[in-house]
Amino acid sequence: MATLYGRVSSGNIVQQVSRIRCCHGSTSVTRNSSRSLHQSNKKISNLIRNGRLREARAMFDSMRHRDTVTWNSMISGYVHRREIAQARKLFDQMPQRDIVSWNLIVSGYFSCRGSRFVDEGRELFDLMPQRDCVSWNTVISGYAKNGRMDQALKLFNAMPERNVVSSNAVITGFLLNGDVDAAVDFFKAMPERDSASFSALVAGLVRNGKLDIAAGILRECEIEDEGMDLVHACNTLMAGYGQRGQVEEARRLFDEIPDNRVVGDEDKRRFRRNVVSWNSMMMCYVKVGDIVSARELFDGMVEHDTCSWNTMISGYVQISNMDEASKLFREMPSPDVLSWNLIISGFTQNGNLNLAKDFFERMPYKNLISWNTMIAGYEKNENYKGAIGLFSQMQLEGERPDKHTLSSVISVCTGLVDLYLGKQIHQLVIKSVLPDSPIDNSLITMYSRCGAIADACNVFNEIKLYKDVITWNAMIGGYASHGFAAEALEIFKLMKRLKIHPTYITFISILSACAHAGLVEEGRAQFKSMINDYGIEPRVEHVASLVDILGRQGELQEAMDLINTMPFKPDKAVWGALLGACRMHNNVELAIVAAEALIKLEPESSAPYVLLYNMYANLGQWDDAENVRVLMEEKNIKKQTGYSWVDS
DNA sequence: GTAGGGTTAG
Repeated sequence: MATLYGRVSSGNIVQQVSRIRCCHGSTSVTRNSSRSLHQSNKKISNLIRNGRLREARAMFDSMRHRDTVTWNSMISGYVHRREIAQARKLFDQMPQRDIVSWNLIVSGYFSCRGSRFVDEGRELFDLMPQRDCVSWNTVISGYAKNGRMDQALKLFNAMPERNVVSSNAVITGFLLNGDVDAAVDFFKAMPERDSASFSALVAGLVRNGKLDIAAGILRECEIEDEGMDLVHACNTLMAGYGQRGQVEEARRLFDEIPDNRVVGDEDKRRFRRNVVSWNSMMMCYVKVGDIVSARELFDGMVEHDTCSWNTMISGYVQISNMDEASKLFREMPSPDVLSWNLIISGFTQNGNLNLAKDFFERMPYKNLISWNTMIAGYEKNENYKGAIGLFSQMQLEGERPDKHTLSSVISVCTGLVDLYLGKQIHQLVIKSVLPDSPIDNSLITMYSRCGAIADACNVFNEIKLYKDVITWNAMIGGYASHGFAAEALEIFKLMKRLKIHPTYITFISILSACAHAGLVEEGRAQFKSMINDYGIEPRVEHVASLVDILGRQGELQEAMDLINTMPFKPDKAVWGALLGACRMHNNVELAIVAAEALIKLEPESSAPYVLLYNMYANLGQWDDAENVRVLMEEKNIKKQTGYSWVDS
C-alpha cells in the first residue's frame, strides 16, 4: 500500500514526486526525545565518518524515532561508499524528503562511474521539487568529472545564481579533459576567485604537466590577489615538482613561502607555510632518496602530524633502514593504519617475515592494504604456504580481495607450479575484478609456467582491455619455453605489426625459441634486428642464446669469438651453451675451455665434469675420461641426479 | 546530513 508520500521507486514517478513535501524534522516529538534524537544522529554521522557503515546501519535500524536528518545521514554513508543501490533504497523508503535528501541522491549517482548513473542522476535532478545552489553545483561538477563538459557548461550558463564553487568545478572539468587553455582563460575571466580556485587550477595544470604555467600564474596573482591564501596551491605545485624529481625547483618554491616558524609579521603576505608544505617538501627529498635533507626538515618542523611521521618512516623504509624506521614508529604519538603498513612492508622487503608477521598480528585495525602487504611479502620471500594461509584467513575475516591481492596469489600459484589452485584463483578473478592488464599478464605467466599453454593462450586471446609489452612478452615467453618456436615468432610478428615496441625481454624469448628449434638463420637475423632495428643493447642472456644457435650449427669458432668480444663477463648459461655444442660436434679443445670456465664459476657443480667425461668416453679416449673421474673424486664432487654417466 | 581545491601508501 502506498504511504502518504508515495514510493518513488514504482509507479508514475512524476505524479509521486509532486506529492513529496519538504520538511525539516518531525515536530510531534517531545523536547526530551528530540534531544536524544539529535544525539543519535550525531552518533550515526560519527560512525559513518569513521568508515563504520555497518554499525551505523545497525543503529539506524534500531531507532524508534527518525527524522529527515537521520535518513539523510544514512544515505550519505552509502553515497560515500558508492553503494548507490542501497542509498536509493533508503531514499525511496523515507517518509519525507527535503532538499538535502535530493542533493545527496543526485550526488550519489554522479559519483558512480558510468554514463548510466550520470543519466539517472540527471533525471532525478530534473524531477527535483526545488533546487538550490548545491543542487546545481552537484550536477555541474558531476558532468565535469565524467568528461561531459558541454553539459556542464550548459547548466553553468543556465543556473539562476552562480557562485565560486560552480566556477571552480568548471575549471576542474576543463583540466580533467586536458583543455589547459580553456581553463586558464576561464580562470582569468572569473569575477571572483577564492583559494580553492587557485588550488583547482594549479592541481589541474600539474596533472597536465604544465608546471611552468602554474608557477607563472601563482607569481602573477600574488600581487593581483593580495591577501589570498595560496599555500594550498603552492603545496600542490611543490608536490608536482617532487613527482618529477625536480627537487631544486620545489625547494626554491618552499623557500619563497614565508616561514611559519618566524614570529612577528615582517612579511606583507598573509599566508605562511603549513604542515602540508613541510610534508610535501620532505616527500620530495624522500622520493629522490635524499634522506638526510628530509630528516633535517622533519627535525626543523614546529609540529608533526601523522603524515609527517609516515613520510619520514617511508623514507627510511625505502633505504631499508628499519632500525630508524621502527624507532620513529615507536616515538610517534598515534600511528595509523598506514604507519603500521609501512613498517610491515619494510620488514618484508628486508626478508624479515617473522617481525613483519609480529607487527601484523599486533595491529589494532587492519585494512585491505595491510593484508595485501603481508601476502605480497610472503610471496616475494617465496613463503608460498604462508601467503596462501593469510589469503584464506583474510577471507574468513570478511575482507574482500582486490586485484593486488589476487595478483600476489597468482604469483604464488606460479611459484608453487600449482595449476589446480591457479585455476581456482582465475575463477575468483573473473568473479571479482574488472578487466586489468597486470592480472591478465600474471595469469598468462602462471598458466605457461604450469605447463598449460592452451590456457595461457586463452587468457591472451580474451584480453579485452589492452595488451601491453608485458602481455606480449609473457605469451611469447610461454611459447618459447614450451618449444613452440613457430607460434612465438608468429605472435612476435603480429606484435611488431601493431607497433608495440619489443624489449630486451622479448628478444630473450625469441632467441631462446630459435635456439631450441634449431632456427639458425632466423636466430642470427633476430639478433641483428634487435641491435639495428630496435637499438637494444645485447645482454648476456641474448649472447647465451646466440652461442647456442651458432654452436648447434657447428660454428664453434664463431661462437667462441662472440664470447671473447662481448663487453661483459660470460655467465654459466653462455659457457653451458658452448659446452653443449662442443659435445654435439665433438670439439674437445673448446670443450675444455668451456668446462674450465664453468668449473671456475660453479666449483661444486658436477655437470661440466660429466659432460667432459662423456665426450672422452664417446671418442674412446678412456684414459682422459678416467682422469676426469679421478679429478672429480679428488675434489669430492658428487654426481647430481638428473645427469647420466651413460649417455644415450 | 548535500556542491569546488591540497600532502602520505601496497
